[in-house]
Amino acid sequence: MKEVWSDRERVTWLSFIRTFGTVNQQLCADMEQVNQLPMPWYDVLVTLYQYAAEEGLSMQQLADNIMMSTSGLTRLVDRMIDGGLIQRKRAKDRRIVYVFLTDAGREKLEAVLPHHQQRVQQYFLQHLSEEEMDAIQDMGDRIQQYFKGNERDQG
Amino acid sequence: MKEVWSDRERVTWLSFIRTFGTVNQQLCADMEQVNQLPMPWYDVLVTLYQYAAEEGLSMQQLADNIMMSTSGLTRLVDRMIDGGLIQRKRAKDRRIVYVFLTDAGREKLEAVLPHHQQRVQQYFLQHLSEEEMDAIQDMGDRIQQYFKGNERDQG
DNA sequence: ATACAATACTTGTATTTGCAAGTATTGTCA
DNA sequence: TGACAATACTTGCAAATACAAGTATTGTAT
Repeated sequence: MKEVWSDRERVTWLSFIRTFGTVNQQLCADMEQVNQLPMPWYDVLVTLYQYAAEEGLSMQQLADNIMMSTSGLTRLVDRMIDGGLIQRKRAKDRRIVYVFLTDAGREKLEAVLPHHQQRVQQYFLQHLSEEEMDAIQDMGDRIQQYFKGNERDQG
Repeated sequence: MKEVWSDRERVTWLSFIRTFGTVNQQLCADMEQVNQLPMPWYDVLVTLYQYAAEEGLSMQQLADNIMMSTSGLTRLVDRMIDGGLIQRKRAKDRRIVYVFLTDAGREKLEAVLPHHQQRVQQYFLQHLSEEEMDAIQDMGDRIQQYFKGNERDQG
């Protein structure tokens, strides 16, 4: 089989996706079982919380943040409104819909956040030195920078 | 909001999941658009290829490898058999079903692999030094080790 | 000012996936 | 040996998601 990778590259990539997959799967299971909250709901809650001071986020901004299609997000937002956690509000530009947390949504997030952070520590952060954490940030920045630079090429 | 994380921890985690998400999303899109192959199909093909010399992999082993439920895998395998890429074969223990590549499956993988590896380099590996690659492996090993040690506690 | 393009979101539809229950086979213990 | 548990997989069903098309609103160019 013709390989374009070195051994080092192959193992690095496998380690990266395997680590993410394992940690993420466990976190999703915990979020569902312990907090009765699907991970995409949590993603919406934390993302909206960051913009709580302002008017909220548009569907498009929110979709970008949580890496979901806008159509998928429409239904997710529907369900979360039914659950009383968020609300819609049309902007002056009436094409745009802003989404923001309700009090119940904020409370739910506050109830869930410490436990989730603790799990992330347990499954991931605990195993890293401070230097390694900084290194992950550096690598992430470089890669995000690369995608930022290329995004006009394909959408 | 009561936080259990330090700033360093928060940023590290965000960087990690964001990096994975961005890279993975782009790889999935490429795999689909350029190679006409859904990423889960690719996952099955590469995983089975590693065990080509042997009798194949059982549904359970394959599901563990690609991090999918066995029921989800049953349908995925159905579709891939329809596509002519893999085959089923009952083991002596007739509860077990082994899955293995057909010639067409191997050819498809060979056709797709170089391009995929090139993309992974472009989106991810290219941005890392050799030291950083080794560091990712180390971290991954430690975390996998942690989960290995705890898997008897919860399944 | 009006036509047409662009933007932001929603809806129709199909696909993928997982959970729970079901089936078939093998292991175990009296 | 026979009953019951355990294992490995499949199926019924429901939920989540994405793509393409549709709707409403705003921007733009003549």
